[in-house]
Amino acid sequence: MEYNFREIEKKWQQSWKENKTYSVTNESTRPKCYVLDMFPYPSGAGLHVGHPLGYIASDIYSRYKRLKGFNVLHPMGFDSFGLPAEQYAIETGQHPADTTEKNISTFKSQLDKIGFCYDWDREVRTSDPKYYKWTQWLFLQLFNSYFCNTQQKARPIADLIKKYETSGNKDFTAEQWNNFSKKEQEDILMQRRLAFSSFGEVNWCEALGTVLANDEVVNGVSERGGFPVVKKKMRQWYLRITAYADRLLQGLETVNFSDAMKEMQRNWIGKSEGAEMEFAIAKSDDGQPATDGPLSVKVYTTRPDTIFGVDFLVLAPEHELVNQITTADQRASVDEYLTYVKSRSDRERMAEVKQVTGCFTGAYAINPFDETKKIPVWIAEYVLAGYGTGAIMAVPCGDQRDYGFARHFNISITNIIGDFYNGEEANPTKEATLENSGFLTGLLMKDAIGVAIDKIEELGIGKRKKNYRMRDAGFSRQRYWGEPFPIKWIDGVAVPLEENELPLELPHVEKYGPGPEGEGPLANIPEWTAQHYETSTMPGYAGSSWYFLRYMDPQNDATFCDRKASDYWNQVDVYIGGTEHAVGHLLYSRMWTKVMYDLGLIGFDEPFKKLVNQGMIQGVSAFANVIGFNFGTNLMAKLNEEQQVKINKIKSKFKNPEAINFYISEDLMKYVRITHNFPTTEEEKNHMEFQDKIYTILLKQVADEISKNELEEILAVHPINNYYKVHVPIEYVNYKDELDEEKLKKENSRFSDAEFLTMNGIFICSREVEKMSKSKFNTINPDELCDKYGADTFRMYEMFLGPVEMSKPWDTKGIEGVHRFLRKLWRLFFDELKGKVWTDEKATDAELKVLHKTIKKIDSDTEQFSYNTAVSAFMISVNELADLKCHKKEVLEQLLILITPYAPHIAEELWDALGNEGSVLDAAYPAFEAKYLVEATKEYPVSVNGKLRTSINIATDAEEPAVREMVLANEVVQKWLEGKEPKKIIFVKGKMVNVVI
RNA sequence: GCCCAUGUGGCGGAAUUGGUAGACGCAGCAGACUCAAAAUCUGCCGUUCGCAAGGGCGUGAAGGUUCGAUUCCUUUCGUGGGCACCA
Repeated sequence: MEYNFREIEKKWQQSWKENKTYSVTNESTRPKCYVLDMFPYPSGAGLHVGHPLGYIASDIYSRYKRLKGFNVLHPMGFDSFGLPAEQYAIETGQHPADTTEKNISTFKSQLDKIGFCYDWDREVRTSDPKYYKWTQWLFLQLFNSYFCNTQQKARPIADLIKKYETSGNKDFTAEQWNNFSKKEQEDILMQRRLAFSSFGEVNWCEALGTVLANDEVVNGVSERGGFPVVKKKMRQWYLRITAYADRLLQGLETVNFSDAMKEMQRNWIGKSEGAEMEFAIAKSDDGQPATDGPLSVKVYTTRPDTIFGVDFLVLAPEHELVNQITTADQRASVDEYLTYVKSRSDRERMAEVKQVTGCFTGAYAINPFDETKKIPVWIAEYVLAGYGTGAIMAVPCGDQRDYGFARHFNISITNIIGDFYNGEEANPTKEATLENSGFLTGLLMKDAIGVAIDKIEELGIGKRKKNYRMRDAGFSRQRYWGEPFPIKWIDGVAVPLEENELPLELPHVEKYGPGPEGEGPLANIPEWTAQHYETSTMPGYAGSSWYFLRYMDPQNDATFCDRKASDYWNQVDVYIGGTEHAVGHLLYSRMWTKVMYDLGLIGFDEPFKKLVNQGMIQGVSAFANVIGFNFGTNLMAKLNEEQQVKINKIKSKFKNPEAINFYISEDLMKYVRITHNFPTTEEEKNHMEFQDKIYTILLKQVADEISKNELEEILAVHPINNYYKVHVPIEYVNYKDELDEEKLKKENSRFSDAEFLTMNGIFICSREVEKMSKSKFNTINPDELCDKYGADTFRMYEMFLGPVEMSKPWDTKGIEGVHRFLRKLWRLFFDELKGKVWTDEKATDAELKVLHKTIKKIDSDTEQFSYNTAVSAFMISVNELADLKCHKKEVLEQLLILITPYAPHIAEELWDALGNEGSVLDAAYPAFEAKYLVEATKEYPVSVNGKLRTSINIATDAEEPAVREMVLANEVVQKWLEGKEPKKIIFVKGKMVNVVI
């Protein structure tokens, strides 16, 4: 009877489904454990082997915890709203709901093949009205709340209204408030709501017809599609995540995330502490006041200790004061500079970081601590309008950017740090003692910071201030396929829908194009606009910010998640996913959780107790070389139009690697790349001869093309000018990097007319490890591997590749080893010819030792997510049991329980074959007993001067004097001693012996 | 530029955290079984000197601490990721 994994896996997957083996209840006396995978977006491309890595890890952990007696929640669902489905809808006209449905079912069938233990009854989809009803409801909770700065938490906006009605605030009295119009009141409240609407500069992407979040813009272009992005003022919804900046930082101390992950979040929040202070603007040089009244510039600085080193101020070009302070003399230059800045796209401003530009405004400011010092005020694009106050005080001796600016524009530099400043570059130290610094002179800089701020506050010219790099999160998309906002706009006021009006369902549309003025597609529906509904929809992270709660109580129509359920399941114990969500999703869901906690909706304020980041599985791409040509044309003036068209056609054909259908085998490339100008040796001569031959072949096709067009006289071809590589689908390349040309040409239209130049008939591809993706033609489909080797083999092999958190390249060859291991395990129970070989005999000490060694190792490795070493331990265990010819049920049965999380199908089958009732998942996890591992003696390694020379068998309870005697008596040790006395003998009990000579 | 990872055989990776470097697997080589193949089993498998016994070298590189360093410290190089005129 052989290991028929296909039958076994089908059978048990069926059985699990029918018996609802993975169904989880919210009532249990067992301790709870919540294991969650990051919400997948059901893309049309399906799974490749990189995707299930994290799912397998979480599945192993879930099954392990269940065996250990926990009530384990391990759900799966789909983040099914999103841009790609809509993009696809625009391209193909199919409704996103239909394509999403189709994608999800493909996705689910792929997952089921791998044998995951999800409770599918708890599946959620963000695009399901039953789900997004509660996303809308939670949005309204955010809308109806504000952040109370005194209590540092969210409170109902009604509390704030009551306060305004009875005591007003610093800007208005209660009476004034009560006399404000409805619109005026709402505008004021809007400034405090956690979900609020405002006009703001947003990243507008014409091509996508939508506004993008900061983290969706990469280098000035959209992350998806790479389309240009420009600033545009629009009405947008935002989440006031900045209010939670401090708590998001503090919360990091309480969660078990990797340091790298925490650091990324800290960077993103970008907290800095410093001071805001005013610099008065002086009258200008020519005696003319630059302005009519007293003006001042507010700057933000983290280094108020350097106040006496300020040599100039810089305002952002967009700063509102620029116009007022510019003197008549400088007006023209400033205007010119402003025009220049406007002409520069964000992209350019980012690309040319090193270039120093700026313009003097003509105005001077006065240093509040040294009124004799006139400080020129400049504008420069390196100061950003959106950060801090949009103005800085420049200290060239301490800040490299300021230093560069001062040098470039010949501004004199004040040194306040003595020898720490060498005159050639700025020194940003905080350890220097201040000089030339008035009341701060003699203080250590880091101590002076606090002193300076105190003084600034005392004089009333500024105040201590925290600053954050993080901005409020843009929360609307001018898109169709997302949650509609439960908001109506009436007379310019955002009016929330009542709870009983939810869900506000997404209407059906025929077209997905943008509406007028960059509005979303919903603006094209008369029935929608007639109701004055908001026309934008929520972004992808709306639904995914709280989904982990819905799994706890997925069917509930009365509330988003019953408090009893969320109190029971509480935080996610282990959250597994990639680092790509480090700052987006994780920060948003942490914020939502804190708001829900503040409002008393749930009982915890961090969603994820522990985070495990899975590494990427990379693909090994294959490439074919392509070479481009340079052309020279003569007599261009004499050419007629027809000839010019022909020439351009040929030029573009042989310059564009996509168009050249002529590929060169890797082993030929050295002849193309390396040229010996004066070949001397025989080898070099042969090389050049060979190069000539290749050139002849390469140039022939170009020459043919030229003569076909009768351009011989006109067009000259220069040899090779450019090397390109083109991806070749990896299924046509074998492990020796040889390409199956024939098959490729037959099956892939892109290569049907291709020509392959080879050395001796075999085309060799080059290889490179890169991200696994469809576009790189290097994906491996898990379905095929499951078909060929079985899900159990596939699961164990993915884990065997290396630590879960590490990225590593995929190599299909190695899977054989794991498959052999499972067959070897099978043979401990069944022989191909004899059938059943397991027995009820009593296990020997040696066999029990193997078992308990394995129990110990597997238990600790599984708990620590060290799955690669656990798989090794199983292999060692099975190897040893096979060597011992152990077929005893007493041992094997325990081993089966251990392996259940890793290879659930074979474990169930053999468990069943041994005559057990019920699922192996309900068995008791084996208990480790140390007594089986106790040894009487140990083979001690013996080193001389730290170098291993021999080993001696010594009783484990032997003490130093006895060991010393044995070691000195050893002949190998004696040989190294050469009759001398050892200086020292180091004995570490249970470890080793070292003799020092 | 700054921050965080990471570097070990032909390859993926182990090493109980300062104590026998290379477990386990892949690939490779040799052999057994077989008419043959597959499957399975046995042995070898970092490098170098040596017939062997045995020795030298070896965890990106160079130093240091230590009886002893893949592990700790300093400097440096490569790779990957994150952030970036952030005041």
